[in-house]
Amino acid sequence: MRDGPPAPFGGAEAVRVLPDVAGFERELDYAVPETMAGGLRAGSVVRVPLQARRARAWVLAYPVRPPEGMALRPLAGVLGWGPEASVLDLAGWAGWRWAGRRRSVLTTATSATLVKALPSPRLEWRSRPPGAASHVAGGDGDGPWPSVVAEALAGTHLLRCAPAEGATGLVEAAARRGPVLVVAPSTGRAEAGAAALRARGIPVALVPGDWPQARAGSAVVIGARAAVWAPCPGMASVVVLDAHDEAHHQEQAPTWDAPTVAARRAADAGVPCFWVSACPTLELLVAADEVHTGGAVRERSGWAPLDVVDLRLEDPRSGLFPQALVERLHRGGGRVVCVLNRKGRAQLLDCAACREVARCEQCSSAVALDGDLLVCRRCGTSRPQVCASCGSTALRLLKVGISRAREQLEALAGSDVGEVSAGSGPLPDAPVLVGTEAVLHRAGELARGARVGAVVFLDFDQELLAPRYRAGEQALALLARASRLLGGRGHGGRIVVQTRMPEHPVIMAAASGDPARLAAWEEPLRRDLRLPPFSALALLSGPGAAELVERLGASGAVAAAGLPAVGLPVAAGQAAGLPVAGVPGPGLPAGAGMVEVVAAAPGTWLVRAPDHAALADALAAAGRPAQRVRVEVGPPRL
DNA sequence: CGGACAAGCTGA
DNA sequence: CAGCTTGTCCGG
Repeated sequence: MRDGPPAPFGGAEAVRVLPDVAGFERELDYAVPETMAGGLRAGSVVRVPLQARRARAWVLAYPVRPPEGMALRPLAGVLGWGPEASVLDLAGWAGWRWAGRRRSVLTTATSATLVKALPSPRLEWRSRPPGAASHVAGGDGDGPWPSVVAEALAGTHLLRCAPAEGATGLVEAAARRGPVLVVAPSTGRAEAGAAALRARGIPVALVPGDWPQARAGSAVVIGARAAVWAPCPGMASVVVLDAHDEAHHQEQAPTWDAPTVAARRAADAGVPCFWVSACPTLELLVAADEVHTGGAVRERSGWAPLDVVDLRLEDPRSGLFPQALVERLHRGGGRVVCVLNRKGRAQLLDCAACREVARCEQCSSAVALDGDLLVCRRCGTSRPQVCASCGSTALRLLKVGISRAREQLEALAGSDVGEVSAGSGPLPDAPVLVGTEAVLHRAGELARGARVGAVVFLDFDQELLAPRYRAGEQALALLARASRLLGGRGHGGRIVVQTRMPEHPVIMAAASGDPARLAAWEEPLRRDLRLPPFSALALLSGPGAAELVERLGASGAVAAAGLPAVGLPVAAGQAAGLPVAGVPGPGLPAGAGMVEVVAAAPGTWLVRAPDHAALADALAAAGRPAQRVRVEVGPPRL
């Protein structure tokens, strides 16, 4: 990093570090022995003496002016390469934005294994002659995206692609601008993306495995959401694939999401960020600087044709298996994949040893698993995960919904029906498959088997009516996923949606291949209810949550009380009648930019601010209580 | 976090 | 009061 030999600060060089010690957030300075000065730069991973022990630490700055009159202890060693200097700043920003610890983000940004030396950079590749086998994986070509990407200025660009459209050509165009960081929604998609790019001859570092290559320099750095923190020297653009996908949200606090981090990282670097999505959420649409569409005809062709089965018109006795479904099962034309979401249904457990159903000891209703406790949904009593009748600790989840559906489908179809779980077991080789939406996550395996002719959502209302404010967007994302599995229009496959709400905007949007129809419907609702993107939310829970709520109140006068928990579908009914406090956001006139705290459930509070800056400032000003508290900024499921 | 050190408890 | 536990403080 350092070129010349100017010995700053009169020869005595110091380094500022952040020790990787839980519960310790202070920056410390150390003296640098001459033998260690060579490999030291901002981001380096070092060992430092800390009281009587040694700890791993990140170099935040080097060299720094040593504090006056303080005898610095010397570094214990230089361990290897760490994040880029720009990512250190990004981690600091993320700590503020998601009210979490910088350390946790820096861990994500650092290779899991020590990196002592780097390979050579791999930035160049031989362009294929135009037209000659350039679309190895693209199929119908790359459309308008390469030119949009090539010409884009700095800023956040939302590229509304069709669901079945590949992104390889788009990423290749981005790579021609210079090194590109690509964030995929899953490791599977990252691996597939890496393979497709390598097939075009482009050097790719697939992180976390190729972290040293990424740190050294690569035309493309690609990985799942954590890749948004990966090194990418000379980064000229950032691409987030399926930016709407919930998998881009980190579940542990700080609950950062890759699209937001990517946009910030690109802005810091002064380069464009591309959010690629077939069904952008309202939050993405509002946050983007520019929205590009690939043309209505092209976009529509990527959505598979949709057959709506209006369950209101079917024989009520046939339930989720109406005559139309029976006909579909007998029609042939490829495998049929049935999706039945069990979410929201009563969970049932039985004992693996004696087969007794786990019930509440107080009221004898069925209990559900919450963490490692059995909790009664009716009376709230909880007990350890032990069978009440035989004492065994091995309890099993009863897959009532799917198992029964499988039996019924088998009877109706007169053929083999395979059950697919989220687990890693082999995909059953049956003409009809049934499972939760996890089936759609196994698109790669499905593609390798016989052609899929139809994806049937047995109970789509379960998705549409889910008690979450993002339910509609998530339901549309499922239809987009199904469209991708089927290869869009013109591949013969169809989506079947069984519903009692055939006019729902989600269904209209997917049927017309125009996701904007859903956004247009959602926007006024969100605005009226002051839900994101028209506010910023954080969920506080854990033993220290109550104290944090008090501290939020103490950081500014309580200006209003009795604010209603308008329309927030948190643990239905529990919001009403619970204490509510309004606190003016720091730097905002009282009343205008209120930070409100609403009790959402026993022991859980919802904080709402006009925007994320006000929310983050309020949480930062409140500080941390002594006891543990979980702060979930922008909770993905609410 | 984890060690150092101090204050508090116990038993003879 | 030695020997041990429990609590608080602090790190360059």
